[in-house]
Amino acid sequence: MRTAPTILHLDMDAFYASAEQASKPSLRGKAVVVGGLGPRGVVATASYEARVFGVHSAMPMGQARRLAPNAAYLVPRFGFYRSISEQVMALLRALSPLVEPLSLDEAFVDLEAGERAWDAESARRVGVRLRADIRAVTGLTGSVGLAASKMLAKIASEQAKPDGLVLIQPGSERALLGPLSVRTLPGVGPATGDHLRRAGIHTVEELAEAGEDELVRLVGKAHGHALYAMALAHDERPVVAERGAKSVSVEDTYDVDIHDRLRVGLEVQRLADRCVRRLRGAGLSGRTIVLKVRRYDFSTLTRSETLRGPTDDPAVVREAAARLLDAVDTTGGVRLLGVGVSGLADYTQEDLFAQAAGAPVELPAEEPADAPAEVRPAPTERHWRSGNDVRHERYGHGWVQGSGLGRVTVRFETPDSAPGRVRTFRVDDPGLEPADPLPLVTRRPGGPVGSPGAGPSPTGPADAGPAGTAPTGWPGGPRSGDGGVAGAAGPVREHADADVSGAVPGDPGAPGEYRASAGAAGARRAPAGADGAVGSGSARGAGAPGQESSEPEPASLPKSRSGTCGPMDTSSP
DNA sequence: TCTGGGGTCCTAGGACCC
DNA sequence: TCTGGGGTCCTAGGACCC
Repeated sequence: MRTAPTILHLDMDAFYASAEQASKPSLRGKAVVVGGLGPRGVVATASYEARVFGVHSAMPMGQARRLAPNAAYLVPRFGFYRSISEQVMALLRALSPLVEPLSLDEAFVDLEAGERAWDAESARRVGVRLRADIRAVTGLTGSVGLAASKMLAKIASEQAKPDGLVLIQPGSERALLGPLSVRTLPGVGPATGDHLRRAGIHTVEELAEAGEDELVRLVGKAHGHALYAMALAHDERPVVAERGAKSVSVEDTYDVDIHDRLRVGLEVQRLADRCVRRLRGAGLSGRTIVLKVRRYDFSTLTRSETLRGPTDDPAVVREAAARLLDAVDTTGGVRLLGVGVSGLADYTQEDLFAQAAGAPVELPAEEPADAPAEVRPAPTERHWRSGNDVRHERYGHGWVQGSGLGRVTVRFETPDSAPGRVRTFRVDDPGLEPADPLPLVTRRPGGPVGSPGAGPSPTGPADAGPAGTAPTGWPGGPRSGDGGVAGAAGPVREHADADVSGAVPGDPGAPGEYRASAGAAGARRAPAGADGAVGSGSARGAGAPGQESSEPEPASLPKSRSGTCGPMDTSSP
């Protein structure tokens, strides 16, 4: 294992929820829950304000609504998050060729490979500057862990949350790990945790004391060896860039169980097409087709079939999936169906045959999102999804706060505006149209293109030009208006980095405005006066079409299955 | 209002081959 | 002709992660 803490782990704080708060000024400092809004939805991310109520990832949405009835509930906008993620990953790649993304909001970086750091001090400097650059470029905060191994860097970033940096000094690893719960270790989930607990093993120290043979006996060969190594803080896994995909899959959970066998078959065909579309989009083909069925009682089964050669032919995948379905009993109903392809290759033998035979390989078009207006179905509540951006010919840019009863409620605000007003329209209002998200950080007018409005980091942007990294995937380019994102403007502070080595996890005593209140820990504070924009929260019906709410507070709409935003929180901190 | 969607890795049994 | 021992592939399920 290396002797310097030069493996960096970055984890963005409450990423989806923070991105929504940065995009929507009226949500800053408030409980925000991002996830599926249907009857079977779960929480993807809860803002720190929502976590105060006990809301957390993977929790059923119904439970979240009971715990935090006044939170704002939004559907995830992955395209938006991906564009932010690309900006962050570009900053990381400027540090090292060895960047290993784990998800949209998380990655390992080998700083030694990038010759950016060789000891604790240089590593810490890189981490401090990275956090500043991330905030300058995206307006969001991320937590950084630095250590001599991937496992410890990840544990460090977890301890740094939110909005902090923790460096684990080489030599202190075992002392630091010892008292921690076994559940802290990556790979120890509920099942393994219970298993170990029943064997009297609660802490990492007890794991090490149990010995390797005992652990292998308890949890199996691979897991046992891995667990013992982790308990001794041994982790030699290298940071690996470019890990090719091993499978591609799509699945849908239905709001209501499907009983009709015919309908089940049709859904499987649709999923097969969607899966192939994704496969082709990635330039891949695969040999093994997998069908997944979750029954009414939540029991899940998979059936798979391996072809003689890889394919990306929708007809071939459809037929295989249909054959697999034939062998499955669906009486009682199914709640989820999925189709996947594994055994991936980046060429396809069957395609060569198909081309040789002159057989066209066609895929039905996806939903006609880009179809001309006259072909598109008329807008309905479902068309205006909670949280999505819209533009009104008269009122400008805003986002859907809720819809129902033929009306859609829009809050007109932009990332760099004050919290905005709410107006209600008919769902088929001709002046209203869907819009792309706006950049979270505004460019200074007249400034160099790509210069962050929030100002440069104390040490300036990293050499490869993070500040020169234009936001990808956003239309519009430079926009007028000065100042950065509210709360991110002004000098970038590094207060949270003060508690570097040997930091106390989640030390609330760290000075600085971002930890000013426990409830808002890590959340960017709304600008002064924002609080005044939120009124009594009295439940108001949607106004008449086109009518402006008399108060800037959100109007409350009746719940509808199209996903209404509840009245926005007035009770959260 | 009880449980998403996209992945990874491991285990274990049987087939099959040498 | 009473019976081995690997290795690899396929299939099914489960734990875990974000």
